[in-house]
This record gives sequence, C-alpha cells and structure tokens, in this order.
Amino acid sequence: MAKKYTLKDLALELNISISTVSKALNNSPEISEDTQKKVLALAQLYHYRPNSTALRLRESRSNHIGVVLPDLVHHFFTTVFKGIEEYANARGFNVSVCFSDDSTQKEKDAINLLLDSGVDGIILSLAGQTQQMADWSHLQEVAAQGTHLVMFDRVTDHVPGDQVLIDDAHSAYKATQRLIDLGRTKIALLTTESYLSVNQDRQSGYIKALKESNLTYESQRVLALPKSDVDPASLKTFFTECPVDAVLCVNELIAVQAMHVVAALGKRIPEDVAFIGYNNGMLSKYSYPSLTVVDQQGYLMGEKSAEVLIDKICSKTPLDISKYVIPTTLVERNSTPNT
Amino acid sequence: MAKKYTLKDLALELNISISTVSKALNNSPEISEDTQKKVLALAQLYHYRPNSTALRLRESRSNHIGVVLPDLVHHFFTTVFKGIEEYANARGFNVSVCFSDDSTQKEKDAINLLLDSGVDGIILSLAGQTQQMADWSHLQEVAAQGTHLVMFDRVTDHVPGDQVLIDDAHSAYKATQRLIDLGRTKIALLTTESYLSVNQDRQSGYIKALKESNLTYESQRVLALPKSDVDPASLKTFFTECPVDAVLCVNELIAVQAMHVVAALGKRIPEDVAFIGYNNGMLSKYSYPSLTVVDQQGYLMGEKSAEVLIDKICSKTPLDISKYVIPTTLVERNSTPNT
DNA sequence: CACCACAACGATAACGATTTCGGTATGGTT
DNA sequence: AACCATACCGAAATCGTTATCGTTGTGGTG
Repeated sequence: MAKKYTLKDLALELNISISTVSKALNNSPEISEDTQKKVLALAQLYHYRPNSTALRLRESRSNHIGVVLPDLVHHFFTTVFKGIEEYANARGFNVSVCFSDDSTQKEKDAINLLLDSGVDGIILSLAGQTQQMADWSHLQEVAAQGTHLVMFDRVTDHVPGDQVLIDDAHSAYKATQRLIDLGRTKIALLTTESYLSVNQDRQSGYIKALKESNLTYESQRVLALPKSDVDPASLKTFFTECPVDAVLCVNELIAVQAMHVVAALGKRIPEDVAFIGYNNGMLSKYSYPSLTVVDQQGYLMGEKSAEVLIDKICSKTPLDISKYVIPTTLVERNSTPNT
Repeated sequence: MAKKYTLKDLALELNISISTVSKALNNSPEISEDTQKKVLALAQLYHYRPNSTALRLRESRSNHIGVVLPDLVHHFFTTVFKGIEEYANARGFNVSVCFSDDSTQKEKDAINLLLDSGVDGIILSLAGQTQQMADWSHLQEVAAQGTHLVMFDRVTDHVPGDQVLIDDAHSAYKATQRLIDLGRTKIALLTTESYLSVNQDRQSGYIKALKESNLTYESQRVLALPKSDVDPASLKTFFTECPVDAVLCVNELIAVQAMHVVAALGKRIPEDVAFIGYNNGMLSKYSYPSLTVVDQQGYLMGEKSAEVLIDKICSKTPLDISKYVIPTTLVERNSTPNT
C-alpha cells in the first residue's frame, strides 16, 4: 500500500517551499518553467493527488450530496437513484446513499450519518412510518444545519424543502378514466395499508374518475394490502367475493401477484379483467401478460431532484423553495386490451 | 437557511476560548460544571455539530467508502449493495455509489471521482468492457493512492485487492447436474455475448457436468445473447431449430424471456422444458411459472465485501490479500419439476 | 551610481477541530 | 509567610491546501 504524498513531501524532496509546489501544480504564472517541470515530474512519479479533505475545509464545500431512499426493491427508486447519480456525477458531485426501510428510526440514523459526514445537501423520499407518525424533527434538523433538502415522490409541506413529484391524483384519475373508456364499470383498487401520501392521492383520483362517470364508488372494491409479503389467499377471497372487470394497482408488485391469482381463477386478462399498475419496471415488462402501467419517469425525477439541489448548493443567493411536477405517461401493454 | 456555527462562534459569544468550548463539548474533566452547562446550552440552541471535514483532516480518515457497480437493473447488484450499505452504516461508514454501465471509461471516471473525494476504500465489480479489454490502469491507480480495494463477483488477479466471489463453475456444475438428475439430456445454455469471467466459468461448469454424465457437449445448444435488448425472434429460432428439454440461463432476465418464448411454442414448463436461472430476484419470484435459480446470496457478498474492506481500513498493521468464496444455494421453484 | 521594475520564490494566515502544554488563580498546609 | 497542589482555562501546534503579501535578486534605465 503506497504512502499518501503531500505538498510538504514534494517540497522537502525538491528543496523548495510548499507554496511554490502548490503554485507549480496550479499553473501559476509566478513559477518558472524550469521549476514547474521538476514539480510536475515528481508529482507524477509519486501519483500525487491533492488531499480533498483539506480542499473541502478551505472551500467549505464537499461536492457531496446524500440520498435517503425507502428501499431499492421497488424499481421506481432504482431509476430515481440512477437519475440522481448520473446528473450529480456529471456535475462533479459524489452521492452517498442510505436506506430507511420505511422506518422513521432508520431514517433518522441515515440523516444523522449524512449530516455528520458533511454533505452539502440531501435528497429524500419519506419513509412510510414518518408520513404516518408525522414526525418531522430530524428533517427540521437538516434545515437547522444549513443543509439543503429536496424531497421527491413522498413529500411533506411540514418541512422546508423543494419538492419533486408527480401528480398522483391526476395520474390515477387518468388511469381509471382509461379503464372506464374501455367499458369497464366494476373497477377495483389495490393499494397498501401503510399511510403513504401518494397512495391516498391515487385513491382520491380513482374515486374522482368513478364519480365523474356516474359510477358508484364502492369501498369493498378497495383492498389495502400489507407492504410486503402479500398473502395470495387474501387476494383470492377478494377476487372471488368481489367480481370486477378491471383493477388499478398502486405498484407493479401487487399487480403481478393479483394477475396470477385472477388467472388462476380462470379469468382471462385483459378480456375479463383489465389491469393497470404503477412503476414501469422489470416486473411490468416481463410479466405475463405484460402490464400496462403509469410510468412515473423515475429517471426524470431523479435528474430534476439533483438539479434543483445542486443549483441551490452552487447558488450564491438563496433560491426560493418550489414544487416541480413531473409528467406521467401511460405505457400500454397486454394487461389492457389494445384498441 | 441557518448559519453553520463553529467553535469560534460559540467561544466568541460566551467570551471564553475555543479550547474551552471544545473540551466542554467533549466532556473533559478540566472544565467546570458551570462552564460546561453554558456551553452545552448554547451549542444546543444553535444546533452545533462539529465540522466533519475538519475532523477528517486531523484524523486523516474519512469513514467513507466508495462502491462502483456495473448497474442496478440486475437484482443481484441491488442486493449486494444493500449488504454493503447496511454493514458499512452499522460501522459508521458512509457509502458513495457510482455506476460503470459496463463501460471502462465510466469506470475510470467513477474511480477518479471517488479517489478525488477521499474515500478510505473502494468496493467494485468489474465492468464487462474492462474484463474484455484487460485494462487495469485505473485500478492500479487505486493501490497507488494507498486506497484499499475489494472486488466482488467480477474480479481479476491483475490488480492487488481482496476478492469476494461465488464458485461460478461449481454452481453451474451443480445446477446442470440437477437437470441431469431430473432425467434431462438435451440441456441448453443461454449466456451473454460480453466477455464476463463469471459467465465463462459458468459455461465450463456446465460442460463439465455434461461430460461427467457422458452427455455430449454440443456447441449449438449454447446461445450467446446480447447484454440488453434480447430479440425474441432469435430465441424463437434457437428453440425451434434446437430441441431441448432443459435450459440453464446465466441470469433471470434471459430466463424469463426464454420461458415466454418456449411457452408460446406450445411447450409446457417444466414438463417439456425445465429452466434454471441465476439471480434470486423479483423476476424469478414473480414470473410464471416461478423460476428455479442459483441464489448467489448477494446480501452476504455485500456484507463480506464491506467487512473485509473496513477491517483493512481500521487495521493498524497491513493485512494480507485474500479470496472469500460465498456459498450458493439452489432455490427450487416451479420451472423445475418438484420431486 | 541610484533607482525601479519585474521575475521567482517563500512565509504566513486561513479553513475548524482536537490536544498538549503552560499559565493563573484559589485553597490549604507547614 | 512561604510553598504547593489543584482546578480551571487559554495559547499554540497540527492536519493539507490555497491565496495574499512580502522578500529577494537580477536586469535595465536615467
């Protein structure tokens, strides 16, 4: 393992001062061509790299942002993260990631770890539990540290920070509308138990679309599933007791599992039951039948979040807090009839 | 946006010295209870946090590691990353991630970004192109910087660094053996075009199993597919021209697509054609039929990689370079007949 | 010869924290 | 009264870098 060389080491070996070495490496016109050559040669020989920590201390900027994600199993967060990472890297920023696993405690730990590591800003999507308990103390701490905050997808107005999101209510409204246009009247909604703002918004969009088309909203057509480990049996009883001709699911994981159950009950997809899910991920693309989904365009959300954050970090004057709405698209596949 | 308070600010406001403030915050016995109380109160009021960059400069350690992944679309890397992240966080380490997208240039950029950001160590899985071109210059640079390196899954002996991997040849051997035990004799191998050491090893394990059972290895039963955007047509011609009763796939993505094609050709899975894939991810679990896979236990690999790296970072004496082999397991699902 | 401009380099402060060492009261002891 | 131990606090070095400001020495000019 090689030694870490510093300006001091180079200066000592060349019998010149530290300042001269520094200036030589930074192409200062003050330094003679002769000296510069010698310095550069030795620096190259020793693979010299300036100590970034020392630079940070001077510049009081780390070129470093943190990201807190609820998880990575949902393809949506993976794509958002990809968007963040690529944009940030292109602007010379490092990205540290932590996971909250939808737990408030882990979210707090993550934020503390990031704050302690001196990030210039944080991008996060709220843990489910945090939204449920409405515990914002750790997020207020972020602002108190003078650290910029951008929230995406799962956001809150209780904390100062920019927001990047999709119009969940409207996207669900449009998706439901699409099912209605296909002639479906008994439309179910499969959502999650946990208190997530996005799912609530999607539910309201779903209800709005039904009402606008004079379809009665029946609460028994709405099934709230646990966040993980969905029991196929509960899906089976739901679909046997509650005849439907279309299903809207708040994520692709639920959709795929529901499709299996419905198919096993002898129904044809999409002829008897049409499906629309959320998250344009692997499962949607490669399921059978492939799943029509609302694409939240995670990559765009990630890019936008990183852009907003880094712009703030780099800006001399404080910028206003704002909301950015990313458009959604409906990706039609084989779980809805092609018209 | 709040101001960042320093020891100096607190000292000035309390009319005491910086050293006293520092000691008070660190519970030094030298400080009177009275003073300490005042200091703590003000520190709390101002949400004081020590500047981590300054600390790093003193300690010359950043408690920060970097990870370079080929991508996140393969579930395997997601789980490895999760393992790394959780282990590292538990030991107070931050984790920065970059993606190579299997491109050597991006891998170099990523390594440079990480080295410039002053990480204590780097965990990486080689980009496909890097393995193909055998270009190790950027990795040798890591060692030259005195930065520790751990490689997992896609590794090389041309660079000094620890290795964490599975026994690819043996796992493929065992999987193939399993298919043979099920009475299959015409076993295909679906692999990728790109030069990946792991896939070559898997192929040799596949061949070894065939030969040991006196089955002829026929090269037309091996299909090398492009890394992305597999053309269903090429799969269709393969399976029509080449009758098989079992298929081993080097990843779950290929397996799922192949299963769709085979099912569309009127064959039953697993009765007519059995499937075994790699990567125990979402696709395997929720495909129809669900896929029997070799589980590489990515989470364990991630944990082990992080453990090895952080142990090296924290160790005073230089530790030896070693290889760690993570055991694989065969997860049996419905793409193979249950015996 | 006195003066000055300029090229080339060095000393030093600064970033924010810890820590070692020194200093100054205060109290008690002989 | 002289001394010393103790309690409490402050000055300064240190980490590695850059930037500001001096400080040389050389050459040319009046």
